[in-house]
Amino acid sequence: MGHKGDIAARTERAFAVVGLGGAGGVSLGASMTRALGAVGRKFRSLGIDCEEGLQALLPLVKVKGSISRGADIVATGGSTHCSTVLLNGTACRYKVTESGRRQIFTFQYPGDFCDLNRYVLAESDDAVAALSECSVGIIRHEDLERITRQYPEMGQALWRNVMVEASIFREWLLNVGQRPALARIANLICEQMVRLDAVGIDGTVIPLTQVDLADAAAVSPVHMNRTVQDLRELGILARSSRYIEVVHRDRLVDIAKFNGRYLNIHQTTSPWGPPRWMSREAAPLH
Amino acid sequence: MGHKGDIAARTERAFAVVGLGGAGGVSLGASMTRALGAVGRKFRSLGIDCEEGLQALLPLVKVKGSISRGADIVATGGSTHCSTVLLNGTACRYKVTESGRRQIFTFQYPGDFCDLNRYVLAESDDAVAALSECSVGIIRHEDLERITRQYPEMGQALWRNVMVEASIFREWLLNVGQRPALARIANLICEQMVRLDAVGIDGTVIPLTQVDLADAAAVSPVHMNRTVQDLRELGILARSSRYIEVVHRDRLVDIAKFNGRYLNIHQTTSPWGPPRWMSREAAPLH
DNA sequence: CGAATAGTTGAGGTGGCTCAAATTTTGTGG
DNA sequence: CCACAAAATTTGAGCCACCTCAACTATTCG
Repeated sequence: MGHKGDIAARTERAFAVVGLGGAGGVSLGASMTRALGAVGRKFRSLGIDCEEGLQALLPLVKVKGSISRGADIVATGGSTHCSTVLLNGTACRYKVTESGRRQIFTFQYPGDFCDLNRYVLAESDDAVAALSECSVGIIRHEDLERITRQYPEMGQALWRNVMVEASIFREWLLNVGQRPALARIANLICEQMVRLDAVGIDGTVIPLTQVDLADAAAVSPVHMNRTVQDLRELGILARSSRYIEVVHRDRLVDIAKFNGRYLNIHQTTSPWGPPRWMSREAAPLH
Repeated sequence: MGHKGDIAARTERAFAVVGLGGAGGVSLGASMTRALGAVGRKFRSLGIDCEEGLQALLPLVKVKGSISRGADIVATGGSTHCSTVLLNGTACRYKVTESGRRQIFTFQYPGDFCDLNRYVLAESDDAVAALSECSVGIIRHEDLERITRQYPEMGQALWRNVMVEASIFREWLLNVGQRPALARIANLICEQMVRLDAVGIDGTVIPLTQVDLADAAAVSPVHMNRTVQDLRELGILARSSRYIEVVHRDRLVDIAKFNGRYLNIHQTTSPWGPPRWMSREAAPLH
C-alpha cells in the first residue's frame, strides 16, 4: 500500500530532476512529469518493480512533439532506429483493407509503446494514428538495448508488453468473430475501463468517439450508435458526446460477461478501489 | 541456392546424430529427423541462419508423444516449466466464448511453437488443440534460456516468431472484421498455402476441414461449405473431402487480393518456385 | 458394417448494413 | 461572442449476407 505510492512518488521525482534538469518552467515541468509518469505506471501494470531500470530508461525518452487527431503517429513501413511511446492522448493501431475499410486493433493510452514490434521486425504493415491531440516521445533502439542488457527486468517488461498486446488481439478476434454486437461492444468498453484504470486514468470516462469504437468493434457507425443508445436506456452509459461515460460499471461487466484476465494486469494504480472487473470466475482468492 | 540446401542437409544430419544418438531403428529415426527438421525450417523461415544454435537447441527437444484429433495439446491455465513444439500434424490455437462459440486464432504446422507466450507470461487463457494426429516435443524453459543466452540469434528468432504471430492475429482481425466471406476465406486459404510452403510442405493441399476453417473465418459451417463450392465452380479449389486442395493459386490470390508481407517470411524452403504470392504491390524490386 | 464425422442442400429468418437526410456538438476565424 | 464549417450523432427505411434449423448424403474408421 504505502509501497505503491512510495515508488510512484519517487519515480515522478526522478523525472522532474533527471528528465528536465530543473530547467523547464513550472507548467512544462509538471506536464512532463505527468507524461513520463505514465510510462512508469505502464511498467508497473506489467508487474515490473525495477525502479533503477525505470530511472535509467526515462531520461532517455526524448519528447518528440505533438500530433493532432487523424494524423499518423507511426506510418506503415520499414525499420527505424528508434521506437515511439505515447505520452499523452489517445491513439489506435489499425490497418486498412484494399477496399478502404479500417480495422482498429487496439487503443493506446499514455505509457503505451506504439511500435515495439519494429524493434524486432523492421517491416510492419500496420500504422498508429492519433485519436486526439497526442504528445509522443521516442527512444533510440540502442538505448533500449543497453537498458535491457543492464536491467534484465526491463527487458522482461517489454516482452510481457508484447505478449499482452498479442493477447488483446486474440481477445478482439474472439470478440469480433463470435460475439453479437451488444456483448461485443460491452466487452470492448470494459477493456478500455480496465486499461485506463491500470495506468491511473479514470476508466469511467473513455475518450473515444462512437466512430472510433465502430471501427474497433467491426460494426457500422450507425449500429454502434444504436447500441450505445440501448446501453443508455439500460442506465449503463451516460448521454455524452465525443466520449463514452460509464455510469453503471457492474451491469456493463455483466452484459459483457467480461473477464479481464487476458490483460494480465499485475498491479493497479487506480484509486477507484479494488479491481472488481476481475471478479467473474477470476482469482482463487478463498 | 546451394546454400539453402546445404544448411537444411546439415541440420538434418545434426539431428540424426545428436538427437537420436544412432540408437533408434530406421523408421523411427527417419521420422524423427524429418520432425525435427521442421523446427529447423521454421527457424530459417524466420530469417535465422545460426546453425550452431540450432544444433544446440534441437537435441534438447524431447519427443513427448502423440495426440489425437480433438484433444488439447496445451490447455488453458498457468505457467509451466517447459514449452511445446509441434513436430508433426496440424493444430490450432483457439478460445471459446461464455456461450460456447469457438474462435480459432491461428493454425499451427510442424515446427511451430505452441505456447511460447507461457514462457513469458505464465498465465494464458487460450488453448491449442490437435486438428489431426499430432506429435509434439517439449523443451524446458531453462534450456531455452541457456540457448538464447549463448546464441543471441536464437533469441532473436523467438522474438520474431512471437511478433509474426501477433501480426497474424492482427491480419485475421482485419479479415474477420472487415472483409466479406468470400474474400475472407480466400485470404485465409492463401495464408495457409504460404505458411505451409515456408516450412517445406506442399501448400496446395491444406490439411483442414471446412468446419475448422469456419471457426477460423468466423462464418457458419454451412456458409463455409457454400463458399467452398463457389470456389470450386470457379475452378479454384478441387472437389476433395477433409482437406482443401488449391488448383488455381493465382486466381485465389487475386480474389483475396492477398499480400503476404505480414507473415514476414524471409526465406522459403519451397521447391514450388519463387514466392509469387508476394507479388501484389510487394517489394520495391525495380 | 455400423457409428461417427464431414459435407451438402433447402427453407426461412434476422442482425446488422447501406443510403440518405436531419440534428447536434465542437472547433475556428473574425 | 457569433457565424460558419466540420465532425459527430441521430433517425428512418429498405435490404441482403449470412445465420439457424433440420434433414439427408457421403466419407472415414474402428
